[in-house]
Amino acid sequence: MATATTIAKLPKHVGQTVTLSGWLYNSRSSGKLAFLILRDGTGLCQCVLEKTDANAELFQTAKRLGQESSLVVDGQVRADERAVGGYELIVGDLRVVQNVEGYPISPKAHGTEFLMNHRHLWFRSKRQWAILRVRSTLVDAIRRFYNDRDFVLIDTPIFAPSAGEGAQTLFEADYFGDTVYLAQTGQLYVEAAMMAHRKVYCFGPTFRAEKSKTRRHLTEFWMVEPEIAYADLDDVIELAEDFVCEIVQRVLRDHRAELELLGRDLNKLENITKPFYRMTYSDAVDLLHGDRAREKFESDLAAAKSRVEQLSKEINEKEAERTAQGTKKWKVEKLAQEIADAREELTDAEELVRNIPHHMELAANFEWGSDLGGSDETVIARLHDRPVFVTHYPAACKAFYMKRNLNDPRVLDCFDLLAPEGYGEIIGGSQREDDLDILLERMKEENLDTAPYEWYLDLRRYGTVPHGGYGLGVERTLAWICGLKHIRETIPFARMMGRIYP
RNA sequence: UCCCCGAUAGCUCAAUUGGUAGAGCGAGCGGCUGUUAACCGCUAGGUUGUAGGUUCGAGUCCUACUCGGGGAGCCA
Repeated sequence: MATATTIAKLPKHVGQTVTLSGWLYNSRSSGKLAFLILRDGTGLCQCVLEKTDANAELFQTAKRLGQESSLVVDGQVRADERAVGGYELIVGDLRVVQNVEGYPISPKAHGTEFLMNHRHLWFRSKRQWAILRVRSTLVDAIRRFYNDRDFVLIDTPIFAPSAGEGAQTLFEADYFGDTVYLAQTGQLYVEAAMMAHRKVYCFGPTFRAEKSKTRRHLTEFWMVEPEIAYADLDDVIELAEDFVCEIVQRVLRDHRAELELLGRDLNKLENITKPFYRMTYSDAVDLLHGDRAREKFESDLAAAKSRVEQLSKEINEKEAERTAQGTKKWKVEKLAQEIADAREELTDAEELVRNIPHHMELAANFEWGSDLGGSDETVIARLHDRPVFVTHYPAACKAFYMKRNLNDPRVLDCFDLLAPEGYGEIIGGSQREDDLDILLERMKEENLDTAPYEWYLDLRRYGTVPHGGYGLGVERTLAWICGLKHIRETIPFARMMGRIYP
């Protein structure tokens, strides 16, 4: 009697007869042998069917199964180096739940528009499967970090009567005739809860109507926001440092296989340990004006230029070989794919060559007082091999609730955490302004009507204490951990400017 | 809001200075006893994003629009 099991558990069943249920990922066959690659959600397994007099009909059925046909397979488990994952199933019997015709996503290359339009099917593919498994663990690691430290989970509302931060980027909704907004942060609410529970966090989706079409932006993304009472800026930064180390190490521990499948350089993640680098905003400005930044830009530019040259040469050579007389068909196809990959890389390199001089100019002419741009963050992060905390930004570039520094009133007790390798800002946080009068002054400067914030001001009236917290964007963090080029692959169904289907 | 790039078969792409729209994959059929995005042969598959314009002739040049990709600003 065959035992039902899953592909992940096959090593425990070598020599036994088991039943697997799943979907046909790919298949190959010859006159007497068929290889069915079965996908069951836990992994891939090669199922081998040999044609005999007794199973001629079954063999014929198996050969004609379309990609993603749903199947239940009985067979004997055998270790074999030639098979994906090292184990295979010698098929005894096979039941077809549905024979599929015309599955749109073939094992060959597709463009992003096509794949995003078929996102509901795309995430059956290996890479997407790996990413979403890592996401699941990342979310678990986040929850565990706070739960293990006695933080209380507070779910904050998604319908908000007023802006949490910048008012220009709110999605509006009709609420029985009133205009309300989709939350862009849970932070103000979490501050109220912090006064009741001391250490709290919220974790949920947030919405930003930013008209940004870039590889770093979603209109709906997940954010975790801890908030702690009786804490100053250093306490908050230390918490953030421990937090990032722990979630990265947890993913590294549980998902080496997935990260390797994604082509991630694991050394870079193993290097994510305490202490991270810290610099003030003013230090960052000096860095941008200095030789190190300029040299980094120059070496990046030189590298991009030589890459462009090298790729162009490579493409020409491969193109010549591809179109030459007598090149084998499979070789032609392989070359075509390599050429396509090289062209994509070439486009990126050419873009760098165009942009770097502009970025150099931005950095060299950067004026104290404005917020760091994407290219500024990139060069700062790329000059360091671990994440960098940039602290004490000028008041004008940050939110009204951040605490004014007592020694230098021009700046705030706040920080951003920049991820390495150019992944940009993954955390923004601060000590909060606990003085009612200064807070009111800040709101006046920002032209904020106090009426919708009366409840928030009450927190300063009744038992105010030094406190602080931060917000971490899950998708940007995941993109960094997985080494992904684009944030759209980090969330099951990406919501971005110009994309709402499926 | 602004700048750059793109749209050709179901998919990924070719098509020389403007001159008969092709290939691979996928699909269908046949072959092959260990394949690894298998391979080999045959078949079907097209109003070149939309609307105008230039021209003897437009996939190719021009204009507008639509959709998509990347970036700036803004941000996690």
